[in-house]
Amino acid sequence: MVLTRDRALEILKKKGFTDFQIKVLLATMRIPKGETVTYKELAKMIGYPKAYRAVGTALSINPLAPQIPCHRVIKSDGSLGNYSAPGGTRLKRKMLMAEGAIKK
DNA sequence: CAACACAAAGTAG
DNA sequence: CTACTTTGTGTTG
Repeated sequence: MVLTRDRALEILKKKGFTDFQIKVLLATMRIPKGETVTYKELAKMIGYPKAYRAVGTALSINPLAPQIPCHRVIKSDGSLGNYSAPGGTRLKRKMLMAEGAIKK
């Protein structure tokens, strides 16, 4: 069962998330495999170009972690940034390398 | 009010 | 140019 965009929206809304949060998560789940996006780019996509800090907070409470590739979101200078999900930043780097999203 | 999965500009050397 | 400090932004505790 693949989580569609509409389905995710329904769940997030039900959880009581704010519009900002919902936009962030939706934007994150549409990141193509093997590609990375910076927090800033993501923030810009959803219409809050300066709220990149809030974007990180949003991903940290990501209720659909397995379905939303939040590990594809990195810092603008190429660093991985943090990763609250199980495995931590260490696993994040590993997954990105496996997808070929980062060099080495 | 303070803190946070960040970033860009300012200050100091 | 490199390193450290401060400010901005939206949500959460």
